[in-house]
Amino acid sequence: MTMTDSKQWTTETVAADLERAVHEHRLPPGTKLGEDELGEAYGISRTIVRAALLALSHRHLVELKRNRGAFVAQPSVREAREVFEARSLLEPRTARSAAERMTPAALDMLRANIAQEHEALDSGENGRALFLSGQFHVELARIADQSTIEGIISELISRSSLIIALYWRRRAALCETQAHHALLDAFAARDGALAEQLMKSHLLDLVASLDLRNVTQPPTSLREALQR
Amino acid sequence: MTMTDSKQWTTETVAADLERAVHEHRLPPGTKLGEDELGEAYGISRTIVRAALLALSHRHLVELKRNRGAFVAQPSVREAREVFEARSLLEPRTARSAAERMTPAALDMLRANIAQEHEALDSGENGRALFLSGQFHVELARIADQSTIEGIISELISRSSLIIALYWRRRAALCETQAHHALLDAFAARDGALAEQLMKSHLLDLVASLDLRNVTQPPTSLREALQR
DNA sequence: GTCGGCATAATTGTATACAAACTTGTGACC
DNA sequence: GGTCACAAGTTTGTATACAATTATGCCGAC
Repeated sequence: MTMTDSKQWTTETVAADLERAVHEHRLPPGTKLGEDELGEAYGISRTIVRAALLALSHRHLVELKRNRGAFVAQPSVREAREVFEARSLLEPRTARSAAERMTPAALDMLRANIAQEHEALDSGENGRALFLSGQFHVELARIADQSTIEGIISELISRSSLIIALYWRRRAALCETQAHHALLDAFAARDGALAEQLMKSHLLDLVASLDLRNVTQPPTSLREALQR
Repeated sequence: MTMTDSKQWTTETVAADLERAVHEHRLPPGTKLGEDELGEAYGISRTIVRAALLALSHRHLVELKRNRGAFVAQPSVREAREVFEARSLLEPRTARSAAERMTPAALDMLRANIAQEHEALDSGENGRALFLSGQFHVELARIADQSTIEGIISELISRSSLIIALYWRRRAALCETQAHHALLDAFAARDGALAEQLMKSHLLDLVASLDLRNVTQPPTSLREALQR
């Protein structure tokens, strides 16, 4: 995308565009997001770019360093654990609610999502597959009819994408769709208790597939990182 | 406070100042927050004010209406229910963790908080009491050593303050400190299970003390509100 | 040859100017 | 007398200019 489109970019659309790029791992953690650079890319002034970066920083997807600029966030091991702790408090119960409120239309949406994810994986679009996998979780909150929780989960999912970029161990891409398939069955059966349990396991599996030993920790300072 | 202080206001301090004013009910829901007005009050340009308002809008404390300006948010009954639903998923388990990690120093902080709240209530500073009551909950997440959850709860607490401003039913100011006292005992005993249960009840009591019937709903439009 | 200081360049922080949109008040026409 | 159209004024939206800060490259001193 050459970005020289005649599209009218707003703070929200720019922020959404950037968030998706981060979510799909097209913008890796640590990437510098220069204001002039982005402004020129989108064909807008720094004013809008700054507002979008501010929005992303509030979602913890971008880190603003004073007088230094904006960078795609690099969640610490600590933060990674905390994000999944929060998800484990919110998502299982939300999955239960979703199961109890499941409708045929919602079920179709979820099936379509999984199908799209398979497509993406088959054509090697790993970033897109990861994004769709996240959308599955957000969709559940929407089905549960909890827009506030949906907003929170949406942020946690995006942050999880950064965490995966940094700490993913094996590329067991299957486990994702497998877990979602199992959840789908529970939803089809409107089995809330099962859905809650499956989601709980799913999140534990996710954390287990990360390498969260404090060893390769964030280079807090170059001083620390280099002097052995 | 005449605001003509020589203090150097930044985006963050202005946002924090405004958030506290909202939290303490000095700025009621629906209040217009004009940019020029605020800029003059703090002695800064609209640039900083806009950034602060943007931050508050991301926390759902301020509603930005395009070409209309910023207003202190007026959570709907729907949103009120959702906020307490989210809190009920996060806070009980967080209270349990806090109890398990409780230290003498943390216990003293909580005791001091309750004491300050009593002071405020005695001197009729209801807004300050409400703020301190909220701080108690945020402090628990800090003690649980979950800064991510702390951030989420902090926002939910501030939104709860708006909800209370709109939907509070009876003046049972006591119930708050009573519940916090009970929690304190559980913390002193390091009884995680009890703390979790008490927090669950506390939140249910809070919701019960609200008038969330859809009757006196938000005047979606004046048209609706006036033609009987 | 290396270290330190200084100057230059680049980038972000803030204020302000101007454009666009909405609100409100006035007046003419029905 | 009421309604609609238009115009003035106010407020927000966006771009840009300038200031402040940081990064970088250069040069001289040791």
